[in-house]
Amino acid sequence: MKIGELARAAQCTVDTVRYYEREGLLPAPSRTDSNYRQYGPAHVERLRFIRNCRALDMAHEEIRALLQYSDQAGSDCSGVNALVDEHIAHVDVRIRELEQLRGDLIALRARCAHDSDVGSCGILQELSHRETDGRPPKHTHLG
Amino acid sequence: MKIGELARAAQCTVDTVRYYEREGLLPAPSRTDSNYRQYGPAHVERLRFIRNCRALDMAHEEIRALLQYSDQAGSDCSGVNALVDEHIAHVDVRIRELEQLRGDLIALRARCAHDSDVGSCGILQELSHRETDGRPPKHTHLG
DNA sequence: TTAAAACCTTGGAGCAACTACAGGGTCAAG
DNA sequence: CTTGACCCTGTAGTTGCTCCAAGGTTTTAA
Repeated sequence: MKIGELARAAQCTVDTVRYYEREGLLPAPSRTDSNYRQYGPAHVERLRFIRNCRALDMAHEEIRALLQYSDQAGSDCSGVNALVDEHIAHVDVRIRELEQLRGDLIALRARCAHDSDVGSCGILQELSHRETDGRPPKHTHLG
Repeated sequence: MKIGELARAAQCTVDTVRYYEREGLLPAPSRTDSNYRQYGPAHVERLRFIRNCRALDMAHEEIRALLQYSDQAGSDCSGVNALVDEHIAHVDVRIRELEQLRGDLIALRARCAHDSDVGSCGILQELSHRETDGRPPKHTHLG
């Protein structure tokens, strides 16, 4: 099959397929005489694997690790389990962060219940005058 | 004050300050004879405003809008309130998404309770064989 | 048969919000 | 007079794509 068909089979764009090839996630396929990429069922399976991982918000580095485990026939899958557990932990951390953020925003919003003049708006005042808290470094690849 | 002092006052790096200037968030200051940037208290306030917004995960575009409202003395602040409300809604959406994701990941993880061979690992099987769900487009700038 | 439509190719730029250099200039202390 | 701590500009890298441009090929329909 050609690249368009492969892309449709995995619900993504041809640009994305070519990008994965450049990134080394998807192996480069053989070419036709006219230099078109030619894919088989194994490529569909691999691409679906990648897209399923992405749907779970895994980073390319995590996917690369999973693919490596999966390519090492015979070894045990404890690494896979550990990786998924860590990824769940990332998601948990991000949920906590966003819940904290939500609380901060609600509190900020409450500083200006009525539509007043910008000069006396409690929101703008707080944003201008509050001490900056040093931003914590990211713990996860989730934004 | 020089750029390093300003950066310390707002808990960020000098690179970030220069970046905000390039982006038009922070006005370009005057320069000394030796071409050093020279800042005053108004710059500290503005930079703190920006950093406080960033601490609340607002995008530069949102911050730019807030700064514009705030620079229009005399107008009412309903735009500010609306923007904050929308931002809270973005955060809510992202929390829901991550909670859904968390559920999916827990379910996936349950497919391989025991450390087995990679060939029979339920996680890898599911990732390979599940139909790909078309990824929904992003609703927010929050990752 | 031929012309248009629908594919495919490579290469490069753009997004967001920085971060991290390289390769220089300036300034205060010892 | 030299060392170290600053400052300057400009450029490239990060992540996971997306969107061109400028061409070549294949399929379809008139």
